[in-house]
Amino acid sequence: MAAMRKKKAVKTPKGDQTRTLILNTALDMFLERGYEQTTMRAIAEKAGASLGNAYYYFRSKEHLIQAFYQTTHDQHVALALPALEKHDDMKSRLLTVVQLKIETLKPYHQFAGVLFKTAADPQSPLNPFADEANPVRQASIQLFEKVVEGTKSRIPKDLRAELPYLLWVYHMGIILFWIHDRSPKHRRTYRLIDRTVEMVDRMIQLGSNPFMRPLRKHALALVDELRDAAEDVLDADDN
Amino acid sequence: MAAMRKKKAVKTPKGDQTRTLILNTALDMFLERGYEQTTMRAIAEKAGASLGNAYYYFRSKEHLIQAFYQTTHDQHVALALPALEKHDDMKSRLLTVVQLKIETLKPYHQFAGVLFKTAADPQSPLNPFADEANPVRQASIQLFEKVVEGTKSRIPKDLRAELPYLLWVYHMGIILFWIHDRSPKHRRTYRLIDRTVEMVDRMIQLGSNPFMRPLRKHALALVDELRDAAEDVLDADDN
DNA sequence: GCGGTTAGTTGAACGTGTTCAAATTTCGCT
DNA sequence: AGCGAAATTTGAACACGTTCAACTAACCGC
Repeated sequence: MAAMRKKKAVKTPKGDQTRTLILNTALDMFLERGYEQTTMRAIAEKAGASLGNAYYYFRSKEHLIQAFYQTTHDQHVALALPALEKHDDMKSRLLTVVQLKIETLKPYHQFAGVLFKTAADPQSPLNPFADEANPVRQASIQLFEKVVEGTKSRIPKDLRAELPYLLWVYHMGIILFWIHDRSPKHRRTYRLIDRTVEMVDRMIQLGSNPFMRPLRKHALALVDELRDAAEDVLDADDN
Repeated sequence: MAAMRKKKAVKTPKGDQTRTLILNTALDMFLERGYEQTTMRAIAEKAGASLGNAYYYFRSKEHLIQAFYQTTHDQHVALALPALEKHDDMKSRLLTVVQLKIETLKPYHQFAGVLFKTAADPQSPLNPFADEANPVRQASIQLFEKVVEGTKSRIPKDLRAELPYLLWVYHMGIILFWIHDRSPKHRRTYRLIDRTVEMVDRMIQLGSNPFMRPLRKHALALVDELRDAAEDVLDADDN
């Protein structure tokens, strides 16, 4: 409910059709020529619409990227959910989900740099860190909730609560690496995933030890604070 | 030597003067009106040069930012070096340097977002992570070498060698937080610095323990790999 | 079906970063 | 001083993202 926000309200079947057409055309062209090389004029023309019409549905060229997030996220979920059923331990569940994410993004590697650039801009409405209400982000974190839920190992409540967010941030880090990774078949990224998933798993075990309670509390408080700070950014415009 | 690279070679006193004038004018205007609001035309006009002339000295508007890095870095060093003389333990040395960095950047908080945005773009020539040869980055890491050098505590060689780079990355993280931080007087950032410096210090102690050797080796190898991957990005254009 | 309101569509115009061929100035040398 | 080459300077032109006032089509209540 609260998840849907600024999404341009389409009020007419015809309008919906136009919107979809423009969007698909744009994504096709991004894939084919890259983001920078694809002009709004070209998108409009190929979609059989006018330039202004494209801007009626998408506030800016960047906003088209939001739709891209959504599309690839849906694909990712479609692959990940069935795959998760085969695993019940944290390590292999996390490994599965992260590997499949990269798998999903693979075709877009060439212009992924742009995505990250806009995502990292604190001012951008697309920054997934800054926008708590961003539906794609919420859905994305939900997937990691599922990863955690299906785990049998004993994890303290406080850590368990924060874990989906932490794993989501971790997977964003992997994506960042992948964007930079020029190795053949992204081997480096896969190796990194293997290693770091292992480490993450161990750290969760370690952090679940009763011994670690004070340190864990401390660290989780810090994480909370970081999260708050990131999310305050957009509020500044609401005054 | 190898540190100076693409820097536009100025071959004439007159040229040098023009270059400096344009640069200073640009930085002034960035401070006054922000980066986006300052147009190349406005810079050129105020500097008494032509538009094309500005582009003769600076390949793009973004390249003017490189000069900004340089300027603030110089200021930072000027503050940090004397201050470091008063401390000989890791914790207070690191605290000093990082606090002073934020101090130095303070006047530019309003448009710092732009800086980070361009810095985070893997394609950008300004990405400090991707460009090993970037003189500003080298100088910046050197400062953290000094932080480590002046420490009396015993740190294993392998860790000591990697530490300046790690601390530099840590301080980039702090800057990232600060950019997002809208709290009055950046209190949140200073609190974060207090806490994390403490943690970093403890982790260095922990990691220096002979017990930790295997884990440390493992982690350092990972760091090395991450670093390599980041720096390979620019090479791809050299073919 | 009609009139009015809302949704959708158009393309010209604007501002901006960037490029470039041509003009001008400075330099190094005799 | 004078000359050719190199460095610097110019501003018009281009391409692109974005805006907007005007126009047209669809919808809704009667």
